[in-house]
Amino acid sequence: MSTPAIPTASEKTPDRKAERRQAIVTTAARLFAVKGYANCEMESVAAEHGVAKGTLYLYFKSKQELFCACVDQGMRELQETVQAAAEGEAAPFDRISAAIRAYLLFFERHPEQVELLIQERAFFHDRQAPTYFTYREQSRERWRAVWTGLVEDGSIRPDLNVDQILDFIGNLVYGTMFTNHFLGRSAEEQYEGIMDIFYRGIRNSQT
Amino acid sequence: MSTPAIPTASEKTPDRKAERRQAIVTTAARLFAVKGYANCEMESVAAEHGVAKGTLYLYFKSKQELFCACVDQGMRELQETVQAAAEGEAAPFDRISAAIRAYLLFFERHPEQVELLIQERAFFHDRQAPTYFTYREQSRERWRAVWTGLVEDGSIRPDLNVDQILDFIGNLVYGTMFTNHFLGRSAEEQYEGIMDIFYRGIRNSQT
Amino acid sequence: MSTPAIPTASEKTPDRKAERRQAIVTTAARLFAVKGYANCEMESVAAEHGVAKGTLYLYFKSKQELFCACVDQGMRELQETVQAAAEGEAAPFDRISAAIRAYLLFFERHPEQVELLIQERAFFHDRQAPTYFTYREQSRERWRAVWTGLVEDGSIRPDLNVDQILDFIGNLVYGTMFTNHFLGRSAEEQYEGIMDIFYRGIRNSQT
Amino acid sequence: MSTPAIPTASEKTPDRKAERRQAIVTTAARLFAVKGYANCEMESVAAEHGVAKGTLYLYFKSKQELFCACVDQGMRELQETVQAAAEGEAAPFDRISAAIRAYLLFFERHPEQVELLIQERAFFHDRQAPTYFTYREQSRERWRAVWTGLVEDGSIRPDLNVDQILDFIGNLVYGTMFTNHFLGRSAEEQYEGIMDIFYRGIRNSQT
DNA sequence: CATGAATGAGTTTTCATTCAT
DNA sequence: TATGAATGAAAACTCATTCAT
Repeated sequence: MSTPAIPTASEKTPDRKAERRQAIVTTAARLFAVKGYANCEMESVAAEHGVAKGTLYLYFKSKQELFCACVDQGMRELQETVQAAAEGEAAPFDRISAAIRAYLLFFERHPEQVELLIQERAFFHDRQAPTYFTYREQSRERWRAVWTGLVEDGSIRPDLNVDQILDFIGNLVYGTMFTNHFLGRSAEEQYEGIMDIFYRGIRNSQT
Repeated sequence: MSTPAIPTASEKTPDRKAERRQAIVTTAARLFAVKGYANCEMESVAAEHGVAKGTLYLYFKSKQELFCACVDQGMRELQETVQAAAEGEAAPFDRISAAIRAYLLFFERHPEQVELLIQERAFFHDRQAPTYFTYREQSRERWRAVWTGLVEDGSIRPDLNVDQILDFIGNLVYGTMFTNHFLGRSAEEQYEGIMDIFYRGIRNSQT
Repeated sequence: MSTPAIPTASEKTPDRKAERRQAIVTTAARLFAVKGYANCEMESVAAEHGVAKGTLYLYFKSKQELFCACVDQGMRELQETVQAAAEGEAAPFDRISAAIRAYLLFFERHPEQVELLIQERAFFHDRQAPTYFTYREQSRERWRAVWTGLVEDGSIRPDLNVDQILDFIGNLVYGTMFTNHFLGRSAEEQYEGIMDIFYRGIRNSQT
Repeated sequence: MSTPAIPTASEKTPDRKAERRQAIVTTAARLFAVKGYANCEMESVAAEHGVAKGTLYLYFKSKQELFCACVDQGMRELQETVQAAAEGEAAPFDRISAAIRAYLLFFERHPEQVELLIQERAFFHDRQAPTYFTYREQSRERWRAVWTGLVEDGSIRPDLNVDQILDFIGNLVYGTMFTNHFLGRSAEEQYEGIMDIFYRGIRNSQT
């Protein structure tokens, strides 16, 4: 993992290339989100990034590949952010809460990623599965263990199964994320209320 | 409401026109959903409908207008479907459950409408508010009364407020609808589990 | 030439038809002039005239034929107007002056005819000779006799020939007519000055 | 005026671009004149010039802009040609005669420019003033001084004013130019006769 | 590596004309 | 005769991609 103090020629080049790619992706993601995939010309990405159009093709085979790199990078960052937040907590419920909070905050801070998810589906639904759901699937497996533990130690209603819970919370945060984006709602404000209902339901159990 | 046996010229024409429009919208909605707005040429809509390209322009000023008519019709049908389902029940909780079930089933039976919502956002986000949220807002107001009743009669946890609940359930079904669509999940199967957690939460209250 | 008091069926119809044609031409001429041939749709002519699009095709085989009828009618009216003015005068020079004045005034009162001449050339120059020049040629022959008389009676410089004069005056009024139209000049004001130079030249013969 | 042996990058590019534009304009002017603006597709201009359609749009924003460039270039060349001819003469009357001759010869050698003037008016009369009259106005001011001199030194009939003369000659050459073009008349042949009548009138002053 | 001029396939929209009623 | 719904050819313009420099 550690970079040699004096990078050899063979290493330096790919590093540079990766950095350049990275930088282009950041520029492109913003532009794709703002203008939409169709209205965002390679020309404008190049101009915004301060390079020539042809240069983009040195780093990405096509417009679609550039776009996919944007979505991919976004999902990778989402995952890292959520993961990091969860790792800051020890207790299972706290990890879960932290993860959900981080998820909602991530999209609030990166609204372009919400748009990118929509654009991806709109333009490439006949060609590929939504990247989001690929990541969601991976994530699901990691969290399954946590929930299984909570079920086993009796923290969760015994009549619920883990898949049901994973689906529920997955759909809930997914829908909340979109709504927050479209309606300009703040994640921080909603977060507590959401978790409260998720944990305890809406019904008055006293009755 | 009854049509005269011999319709006058002034009535017959608009009727025909409206029917034709309607029929074109149905064809177009399916094609827009399958091919995506960008890849769905007016030519192909016309061909699919068995008319000439120019004919479409007798009924819709532009491709965008045709598309918007598709989204609008879908949202109108959604609303009617959900409304009808709710009206079949008397008890508040039953009305709510029926509405949610009808909502999820509607999109399962009309997967093209899910795609249309995505396409609309992807292509026209700088030009208009998502039609879905316009309808959601209207719907929200109708349901507020129901929930307020439930809060007042003590059926709902007294520490929850109606807006919080409306947001929660709105986001939940929105997210569930998309997930079902993308992952091919069946609404009927999920529905019970979702309502259960929504009403009672996930935590074991025995503890 | 006289119309029977009770027109027979065979005569009435063509008359009506001719009247209708006439009326359509008047409407069309104005619209062609204002919007230009290309931007003036048959639809708009029909609407402006208060008939259906298809009706126009009962009177004119095509858009081009309708247009040509407009130009033709205009040129015919020009000729009649000029002729009538000339016939009101007895002396040759007076006839000439009156004709020229009538010509310039005709186009001032019928600016649409100026536009029509331009449109005709612009759209149909590869298909036909300008109608204006057809009429000009006819007219030329009629006026040749007048000028020949003036040459023979010594009213005209003996070193000039009739063709030279006919060309000169023809070009002069043609150019003046266009300029008046484009620059909004009034024919009445210019007329005297033009004739003066035409008759006497610009040079000071005293010197 | 001399080009550096080794042109710098900053100079070379705009030069090339200007040259290319120039060349395209020449090709386009001819085609617009022959086929007419409406019937002259960008495709055919490109083909005729040996480039692809898209290339034209690198140099001109639209078909209209290309067309206007053609008219503009023509009028600029006309002005230069006439100016140059006038500058070759010293005496005022000779300058005037030379200018008029050059004007008529220019359009005889560039018949496409006559067509372009017509096309411009036919297609863009609601959008812009005819370019010809813009140039005519400029020219008029330059010639006013010459005519004023002639009036003051008594070469011109004292009862004429300069504007009247400028209008007359302007209209005369304008009309003559069109007639020559439409009827295939030769400028060289007509020129002497025109000037003769312009200077001395048609009437026999002996009488 | 970087550039940016050149390419040309592809799509929306218009509108003259037809023809069944 | 009159209508106006239907047709489909035609053309401007865009922009992803290539490649010579």
